[in-house]
Amino acid sequence: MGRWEPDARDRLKRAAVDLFVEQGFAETTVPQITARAGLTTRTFFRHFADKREVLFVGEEEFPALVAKMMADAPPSLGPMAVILHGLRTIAEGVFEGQREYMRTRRSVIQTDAGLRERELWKLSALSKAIREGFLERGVDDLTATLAAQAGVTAFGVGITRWLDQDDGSLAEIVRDTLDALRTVLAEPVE
Amino acid sequence: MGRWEPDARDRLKRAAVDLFVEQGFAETTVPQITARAGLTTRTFFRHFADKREVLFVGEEEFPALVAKMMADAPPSLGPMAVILHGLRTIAEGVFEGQREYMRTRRSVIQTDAGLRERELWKLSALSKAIREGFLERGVDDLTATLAAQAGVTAFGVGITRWLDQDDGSLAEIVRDTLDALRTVLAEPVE
DNA sequence: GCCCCGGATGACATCCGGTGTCGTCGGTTA
DNA sequence: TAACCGACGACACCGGATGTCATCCGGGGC
Repeated sequence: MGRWEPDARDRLKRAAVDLFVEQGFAETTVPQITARAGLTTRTFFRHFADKREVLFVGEEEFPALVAKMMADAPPSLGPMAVILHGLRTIAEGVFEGQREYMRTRRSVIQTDAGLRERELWKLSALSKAIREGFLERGVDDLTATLAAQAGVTAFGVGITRWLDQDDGSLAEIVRDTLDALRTVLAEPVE
Repeated sequence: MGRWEPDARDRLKRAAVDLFVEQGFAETTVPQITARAGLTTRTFFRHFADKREVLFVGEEEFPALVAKMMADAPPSLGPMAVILHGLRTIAEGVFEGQREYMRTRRSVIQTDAGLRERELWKLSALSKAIREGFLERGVDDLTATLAAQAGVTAFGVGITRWLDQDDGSLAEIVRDTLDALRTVLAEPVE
């Protein structure tokens, strides 16, 4: 599709992740990445908004995916059931089979504060999408916000647990984590 | 205490916030801030780790504050009661009387993605501190993590609600928000 | 089969955030 | 009074990020 080698975006991502693993995120410069990929610095920023985004490609589709799931869910379903359904779809459709890559990715992210900030931002974007899905379904604002936050918490904590062990599917673990959250909150305050 | 004008840090903060409000965060350069404060660029970065941090001064003490609260709480208290106690202390001790400043601060933060990332990071640091407080108390890891997350969610959503209205104390609103979260999660999944 | 257009990249300049380093000077303390 | 320390200035420098224009290929229209 061009006069250059194909898959520029993918080459950039691979080169970047490799270098991050080899020598660290902060110690890797964009020129180093582009040199390995056979491209120029300017081209890197045409594909990724910034140096961090290269570790989050693919995730930009989550919000839209969740929005669709929620719009398609039967109106009779309660908030948490809707969330569980949406998150299970993402878990099974996107993360299944990616456990090893997700582990190396996490090991890189945990070495850099800026990357952890970006990860929180992505989870927040997911929460925002879920909240808006609820508003579309006529759920009141506070319930929508809190249900979305709870779901994302279960998802985030679930991913951590999933990466820390070798068995169990992400979908199951997320569901289990959500149950644990219910139990914790069910305990009387005083 | 020196041959220069006093309160360099505070002058920098004031100059920065003023400029952010006047012309926006991204459009304000560090040299502009230091020029208004009568200092040099290098000095700005001696007081703040980066340009964003100027909007988060004071919050670095929250984790330590919560840790102390949790260590001092009676061992008989349940997780959510402990959290509620700690958050109420922060709410009353730090935020009371700051509603107007917090509103302008929020209006600046919401104009910049990087600032919102940093805000999430601060909440995450608070969550981390609460979690560690629970671990010290002998709570199991999962419960500690989830209770901390739930508390921070209530705190974050509570601050939003507090800023969106004119009456009610932050402590009350946080407590109310946590109750709402319990109610949402109490609903059966199917 | 030719031509032109559009998309993707290169090349270059530039800005700004952030850091390392050293010099300077006043206040503090012995 | 002399030595020290802490806060700031001055300067150089790196790397991330962006604007702009040139370039070149492939495809579609004719």
